[in-house]
Amino acid sequence: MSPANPLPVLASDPALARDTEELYDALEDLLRVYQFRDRDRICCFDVSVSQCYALEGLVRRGSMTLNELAAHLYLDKSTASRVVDALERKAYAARLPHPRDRRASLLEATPAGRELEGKIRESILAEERELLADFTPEVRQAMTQVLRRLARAAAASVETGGGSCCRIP
Amino acid sequence: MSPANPLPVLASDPALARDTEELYDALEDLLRVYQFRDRDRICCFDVSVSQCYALEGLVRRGSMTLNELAAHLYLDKSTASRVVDALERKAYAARLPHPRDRRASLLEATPAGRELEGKIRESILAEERELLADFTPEVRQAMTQVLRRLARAAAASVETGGGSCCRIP
DNA sequence: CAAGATAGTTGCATCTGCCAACTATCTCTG
DNA sequence: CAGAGATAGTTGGCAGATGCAACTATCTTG
Repeated sequence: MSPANPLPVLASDPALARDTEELYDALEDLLRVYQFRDRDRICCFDVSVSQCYALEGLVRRGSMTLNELAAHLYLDKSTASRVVDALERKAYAARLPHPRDRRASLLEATPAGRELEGKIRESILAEERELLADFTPEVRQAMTQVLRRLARAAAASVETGGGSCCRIP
Repeated sequence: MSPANPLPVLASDPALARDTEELYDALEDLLRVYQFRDRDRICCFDVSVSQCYALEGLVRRGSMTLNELAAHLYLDKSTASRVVDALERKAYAARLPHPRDRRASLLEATPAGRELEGKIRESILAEERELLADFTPEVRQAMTQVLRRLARAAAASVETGGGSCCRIP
């Protein structure tokens, strides 16, 4: 923890430290609000948060098996199964027989599911477009990169952590 | 809003539209992973997600009443009350008598609570600092600004929406 | 001081998520 | 090719989180 050190050099950059704190606080605020907003979305769009993520996954990544969906959502496969149950009941998704594996099924969004996903997506995009308009394209793209890295890093630490507790001491 | 135009002008900027989509996807991924990571944090740090947010609020914003905390967390006051119950049971927070209102109490983080919050915060900051180090200060700060705006916009639509359903058609 | 507002708690129903047990199917090895 | 072991998905059961409504205690206002 000093001059010739094994720790990231960056720890000693005060501007970086400050920027990180500010970003962390902003991100945390956003998470809190979004978690509320997402709870709220349930009654607005007739799907719950997980159902919404699942639908989004099926629409934007295409058909996948239940296990793949569970991994995408960071949910237990049993939970994912019930999420799909709900989407199927509402006719937003369907379980098709898997062509090569009779144990598995292929999950697919129905046309109604696609339409709903489009509506939800557009309602959010419209809001965000306005907020981004003030920034230059360079900055906008860099921001996306930052978010992707944060997501990738978090995903990695989740995976190497064995999917569960406790990689943080 | 703008000159002779009820619609956002920006809707017609294709580069903005594309950047927004990309940022949205990245943000959504991040939220999904973080929600998992946060669920996971429970067993690592002996607090649930809401408990963690509540503790963070008490440490970083100082003492507040239950109603204020509930508003901060976007939770019903009954839920907030139970969150505080849990923090109190674990001795991370305390309910002090309110000096001017005997109905109310002032919530405060205990020294143990402060310490825990510091540990959690630092463990996350350390990770994020490394990821941010590659970006210029301009990008880092722009990122923070965007997140803040997103949070503010979402909070506003939550509030004007009456705290519940359904301001989004 | 009485009426109405407000702070917080508690009971209740619901939802979400995890784990473990189970069935059906696949895959690999001898 | 038979059987052992791995894998996909479902279901039952449990713990925790959350909102709503009812309730108590207290404040505020006319």
